[in-house]
Amino acid sequence: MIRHNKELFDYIAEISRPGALQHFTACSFAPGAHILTEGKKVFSVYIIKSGFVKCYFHTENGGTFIQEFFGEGELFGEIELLDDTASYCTVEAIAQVDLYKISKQDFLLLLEKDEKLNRLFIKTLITKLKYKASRHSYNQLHTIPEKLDRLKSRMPDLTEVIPKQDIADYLGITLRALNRAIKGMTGAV
Amino acid sequence: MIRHNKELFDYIAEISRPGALQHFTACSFAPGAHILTEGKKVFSVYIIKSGFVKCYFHTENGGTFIQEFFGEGELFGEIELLDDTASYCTVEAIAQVDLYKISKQDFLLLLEKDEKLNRLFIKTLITKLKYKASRHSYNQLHTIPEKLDRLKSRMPDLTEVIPKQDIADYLGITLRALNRAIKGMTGAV
DNA sequence: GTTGTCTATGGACAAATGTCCTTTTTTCTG
DNA sequence: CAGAAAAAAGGACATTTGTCCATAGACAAC
Repeated sequence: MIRHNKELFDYIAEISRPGALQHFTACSFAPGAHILTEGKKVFSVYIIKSGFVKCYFHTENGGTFIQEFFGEGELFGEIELLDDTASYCTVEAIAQVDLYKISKQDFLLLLEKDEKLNRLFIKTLITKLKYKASRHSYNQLHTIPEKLDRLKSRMPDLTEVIPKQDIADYLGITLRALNRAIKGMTGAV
Repeated sequence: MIRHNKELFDYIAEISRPGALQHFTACSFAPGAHILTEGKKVFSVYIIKSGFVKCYFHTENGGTFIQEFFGEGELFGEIELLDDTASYCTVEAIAQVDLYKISKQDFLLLLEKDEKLNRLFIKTLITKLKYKASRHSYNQLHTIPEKLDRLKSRMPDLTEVIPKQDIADYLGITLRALNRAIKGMTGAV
């Protein structure tokens, strides 16, 4: 459920170390802080050094949809890399977060110059695509208890780390339905 | 609902014309033919020259999920570009389909040599990501009639082109529910 | 024409999920 | 510590959606 990208993490750590070309800057956010805001322009691409964030947006009918939880090595802001469109989601720090930040222009230049980064970036996009596809289909074709089971098996401490409302938004269900499902799981007579 | 990619289409047409470097081969499939099959290895990347395909897979509980309908200029097979994993979905011709085909190795070389293609490819991946995110959230947070309305407004001749069962699978609902929703739309007293 | 297969349509009922509210528990703040 | 605010839990009911049929039309094969 919380996405990671070790390969990208290691490589960014390597090329951003002191003494190397300094395209990246470091920045930190406290829990609850908004790193990107839906509807506002994006000027940089970010890679997570530590901590984790939730990425979500609101729909016209008042709902909230959680795109993803991102942890170490995950990248965001890339959707707006190639044009001037505003961010389509809000990225909010959950735990204390440290980030690598790089301007869109610099990142584009790096993609041209650094073949390995280029490859890693493409790989990252493909992995995101694949993950989204499997999540989307799973959510559509399974019942709430099944979805919960899957989540629990992938992240047993789920409910201690992430608020119930967020879990519900992630699964695209109501809080009521989530509670019912949790009760059903443990409450076998 | 049927995805297109004019920019990529134009560029591939340009670099694959007779006389240019011949990395691409042409191939055609009749309606109903399987271009890729879930679980089987993928050796090439494909770009659609004409016609359209459906891209779907089966879940362990017997359901079918339609990833996408692809038309002119859309690319597929790219998910398996960087590793040896088997195709995670089946790509089936709906109308007669003509394709550009290029081996994974050649495509990777081209991505290194041809900066413009590299950029276009990244753009294609980003566009797919964005589209998937919006589709996923819309499907999760809206009722069946709302989803149908949206589809109808984007593609009025929908039901004449695509079988009802496919539409239902695309929306992640049952055929019964689809019929009910259609009836509800037109059958206002 | 007859049979068989596929698609479309919809009735009747069951099950899943959402809506609306109330109560309890936890966390935060002064 | 008191009080307010947020998160968790769940009752009762309405609505939506799925399941399981049954029927009817279109088309192909023989």
